[in-house]
Amino acid sequence: MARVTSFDVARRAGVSQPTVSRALRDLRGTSAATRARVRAAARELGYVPLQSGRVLSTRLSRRVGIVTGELSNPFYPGLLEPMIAALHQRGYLPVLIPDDDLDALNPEPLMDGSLDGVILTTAHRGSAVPGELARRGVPCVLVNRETGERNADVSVAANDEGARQAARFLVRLGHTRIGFIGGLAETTTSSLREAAFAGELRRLGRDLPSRLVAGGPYSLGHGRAGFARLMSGRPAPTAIFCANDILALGAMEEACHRRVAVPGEVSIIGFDDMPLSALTSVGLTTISVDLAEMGRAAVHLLLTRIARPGLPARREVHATWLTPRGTHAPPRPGS
Amino acid sequence: MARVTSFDVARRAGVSQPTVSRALRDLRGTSAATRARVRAAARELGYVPLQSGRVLSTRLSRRVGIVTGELSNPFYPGLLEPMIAALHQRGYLPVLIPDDDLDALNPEPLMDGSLDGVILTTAHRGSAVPGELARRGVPCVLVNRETGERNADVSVAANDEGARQAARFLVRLGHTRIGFIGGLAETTTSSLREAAFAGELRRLGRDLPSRLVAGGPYSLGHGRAGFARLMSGRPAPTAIFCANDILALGAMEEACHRRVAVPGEVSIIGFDDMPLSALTSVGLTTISVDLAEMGRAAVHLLLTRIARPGLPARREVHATWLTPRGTHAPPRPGS
DNA sequence: GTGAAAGCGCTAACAT
DNA sequence: ATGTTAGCGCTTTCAC
Repeated sequence: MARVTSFDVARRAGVSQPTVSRALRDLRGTSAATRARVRAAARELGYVPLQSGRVLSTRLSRRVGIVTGELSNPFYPGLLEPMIAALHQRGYLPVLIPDDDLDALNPEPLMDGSLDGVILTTAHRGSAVPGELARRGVPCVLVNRETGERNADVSVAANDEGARQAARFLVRLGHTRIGFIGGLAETTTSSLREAAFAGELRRLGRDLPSRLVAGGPYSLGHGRAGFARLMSGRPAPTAIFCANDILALGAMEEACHRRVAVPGEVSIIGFDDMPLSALTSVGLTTISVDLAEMGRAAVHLLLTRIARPGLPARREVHATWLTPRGTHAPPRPGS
Repeated sequence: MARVTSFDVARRAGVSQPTVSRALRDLRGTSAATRARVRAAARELGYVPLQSGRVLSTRLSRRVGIVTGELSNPFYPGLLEPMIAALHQRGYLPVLIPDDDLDALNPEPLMDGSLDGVILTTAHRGSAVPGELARRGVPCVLVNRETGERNADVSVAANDEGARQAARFLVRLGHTRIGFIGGLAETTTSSLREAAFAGELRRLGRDLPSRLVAGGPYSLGHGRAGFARLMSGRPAPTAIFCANDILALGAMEEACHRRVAVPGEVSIIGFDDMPLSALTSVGLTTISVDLAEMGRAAVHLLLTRIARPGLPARREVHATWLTPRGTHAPPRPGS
């Protein structure tokens, strides 16, 4: 069961081996007749070119690495699906490199020549990987989170404006005791959202005291814990803005667990509008971003960078808007 | 910015190129001293071995293909996450090959030597791919769905027993007009579940008339459509068993849309217990399978097959159980 | 323990 | 339009 090589096809078609290579790729400089004979021979033998041979010689793999958080966080499937579809459509296959934000990411697979480029979804302040990839000439795009440096291609949400929209919305509803549950402090999705949220509250004559701020890694569990902490202070907040939908979902879980009515006793607002949040049974009021667009933009940035490595770095910032669903209300009178 | 090769490292360390290869892989037959010198030189130069060179020579890529449905169907993240984690832990990276059940899957990337093995999550009756991979000696495992043939490694749920558990549960609750929303007819997850469900109902003195059976591809939309069709018949069913949780979620969406109370007017039961279904805001009563275990088992089957290709085919069937949550109730009196 | 030489299967450059 | 030759970077065999 030895592998069928282009030599086998060549022998069968009565041509030389490079002719097989040319014919199957439809390069000009092969007659229609030979092309047909080669194709026939290849089909008969079930010939499939070996990818490693091709990559070794061309340095092109048509694979793109996607460094991603755990898929059990439904944000990632929501972001990845459009990227995968866009890549697939352009003839690229995604290689998933798991990164849990805790263990250091092993960058070797990103630089071993097996990928034409890399999309990072889990960057944060101080990430060494983007710089290292740049130094080695591996095309790289940051999506959703960035490092703070301004020298990479990024596709991100308007984190500051989104957070301000949340602040204005809650204040307009009449809330005064407003809390915040953040994510990992090193991520731009958490720090930018928190800073802009606090700033806008201040501008509107409210404040965000530290006893009403919780945070931790982005997970259901930390959403629960944050909610528990915030709600056990006295007086408790009447509204909570969460740095993303996962945290908001965790907060809702904990609210349900503690029999705190949402939005009766406390309003909860998320950020991202991942697909799950729109289910009627979830119905999370949130700051929306077009995640599909953000993902596709990242793919597009990467593919153009692969094609023209010299281009200056580009930033795509995606607009946000408030999507009111079922988890907000004015504060209960007298609370 | 030419690439650093093992020759560069060799020159710097004052040894021959193969010695570099041996030293970095800690092969016996290299002195500790040389090993140290080589390692130092490699680090200084930032040497990373080129994967295509290595693969060409060893035919081992440490990549595994996962043919998967769209990640926007939350079942797939639930199944993939444990597989990805298990693979990563064993030093393998997953390459995702999207398959939407409609367009024919292009099998070339599965057979171009770039993958040590393949896990198929979207097989169905008549799938040509597993046979083709077998013929070419590419290790392959089916997970969740199978083809019907008995000659491949598979990791699946106890579809028949699970469906019987659902039937017994609904009958015990007192339901008599019971409906079924199936998935793609060609999939074992739909056909086996439907057959066992109908059989068990019959055994218990109920029947499953075709006007109470709907079906289509596995999607939220088809769950909604199925629910709409079933509930517009007169008299309407008081309980519906869905071939999986996505369909059940779709049914719940449509129920909400039509202001049909769940479980007040109609009970809804799913199958799979994907992580999402356990959220309190969803609270779907369902037939559970340990998806994480099913995924890990698939990885384990694949890795042992890669190690010992000669082994006879194995089947791992994962137990199911009923997980009562919030979407079931006895039929309303007089309905 | 280490070096020299060969070979994995492909594409690219150069002849003709 | 096609054949010949070389080379991509690694691992492996065989000498010594």
